[in-house]
Amino acid sequence: MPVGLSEEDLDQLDQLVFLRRSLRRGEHLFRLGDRFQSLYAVRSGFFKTHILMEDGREQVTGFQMAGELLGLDGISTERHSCDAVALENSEVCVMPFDRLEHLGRELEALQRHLHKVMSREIVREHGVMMLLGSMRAEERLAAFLLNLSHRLSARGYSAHEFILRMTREEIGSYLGLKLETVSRLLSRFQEEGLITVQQKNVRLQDSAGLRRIVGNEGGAP
Amino acid sequence: MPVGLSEEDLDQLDQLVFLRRSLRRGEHLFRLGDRFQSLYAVRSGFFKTHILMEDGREQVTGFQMAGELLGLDGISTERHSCDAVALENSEVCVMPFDRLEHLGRELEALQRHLHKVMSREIVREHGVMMLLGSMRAEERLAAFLLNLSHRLSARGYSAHEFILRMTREEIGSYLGLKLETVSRLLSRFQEEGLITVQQKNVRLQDSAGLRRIVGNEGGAP
DNA sequence: CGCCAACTTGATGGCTGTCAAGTCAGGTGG
DNA sequence: CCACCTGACTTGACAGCCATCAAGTTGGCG
Repeated sequence: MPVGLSEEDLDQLDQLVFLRRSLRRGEHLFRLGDRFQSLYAVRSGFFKTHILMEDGREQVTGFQMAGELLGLDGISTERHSCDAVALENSEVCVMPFDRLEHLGRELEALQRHLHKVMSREIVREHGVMMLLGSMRAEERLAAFLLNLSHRLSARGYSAHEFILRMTREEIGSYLGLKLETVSRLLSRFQEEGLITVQQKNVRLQDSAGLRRIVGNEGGAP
Repeated sequence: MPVGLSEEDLDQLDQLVFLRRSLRRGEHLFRLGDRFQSLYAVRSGFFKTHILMEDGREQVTGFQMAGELLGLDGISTERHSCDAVALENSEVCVMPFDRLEHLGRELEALQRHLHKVMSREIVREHGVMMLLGSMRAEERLAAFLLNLSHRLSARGYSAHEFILRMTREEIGSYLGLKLETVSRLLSRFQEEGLITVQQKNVRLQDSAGLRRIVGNEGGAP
């Protein structure tokens, strides 16, 4: 997974990440307030992270698929500040963080990799802020579909046909929209020939059209 | 600044962060695409970071004051992914990142501190996502004012009276609102006796009232 | 087979954006 | 020192996007 490591380094890594954990659909990997001990690398499956307000409102902060990391939120206070839930049966690598830090002091490449991963998460969240703060509903959804497509194809899956592991409500929460709006927009995208959607199955028919939606809306005439 | 370091450690740190840089109001600390080399600790003054879409729309991603860090976005690709601008005459510590990493390999406390700072930024952004995705306009502004108040008082300034270093438009961009909405809400908060506002000067008259606004709006009866 | 959660679709309303006009404050130059 | 000028702000009127409320419909699972 991390690049730039020698054979010997990798041996040490293997030894580090031996522990695995399987989760059933709906199961929590960690909860708000749980003591932070490990980062988790998704090996298979699909997760969401979310936070809750006292009054019950929920904000999904991310969806994580194979190869992505969970738990970075916990480092700062040594307690997790959000919930992580498996959206399907999944498996993760459990990577005890004190051991990661310890090893990072010896392996420059590992240290650097960890820093880059954390920074990438910060940059990703900047993108979400742009999405939530400056885009209209249809732009948000188009950007979301394109992002899923991109990440799936980077993992060897089809870029044009995939399954939405999350509900309309979870998509809506992530995008700052209500589930009805998500549903309506998916229907409209289909009417316009941009996608085909049937329940959780989505097929991007015209990704260029979706990209046009994302860039072309607050803009100059 | 970092806690948990010995005297000797601090000597090494002093040696590391010797370089300072002054910026005039309006000046860029770095721009999108600039090669990443250093993190910056704000010593005095006030900054904003923001990203731009091709069509010109802007999203402010954060405001940084004394003691806060800038530049974490650049680690992942070794290029900055946003712009940082001084909102008043300011001074920063320039901390070359390769030296930070190098020293982090020797000083466990420094390494840990860096990790916590990055994690804290991730958690902060989760909060902003909640703000943008799930809160109504008046909740966002109330939360924003309370957050400023909190951070200023942590730095020894008054928690109840302060100056907004940014324009209404920048506040709006950060909160996903238009400047007119920000202006209207500030006026309304004043009518309701929650704050006093005169141009850039704000006085929180009833922080409890503001807190009530933040928590009590989508909620159950 | 039946139930229930997830989803779709329609009707309506309100929050916030948009457009517009005016006010205010601070800086600049005569 | 004052008048002007400009950017920042305020306030009003109106509109549109998306939320809300309300029925249905579908599909999966026990």
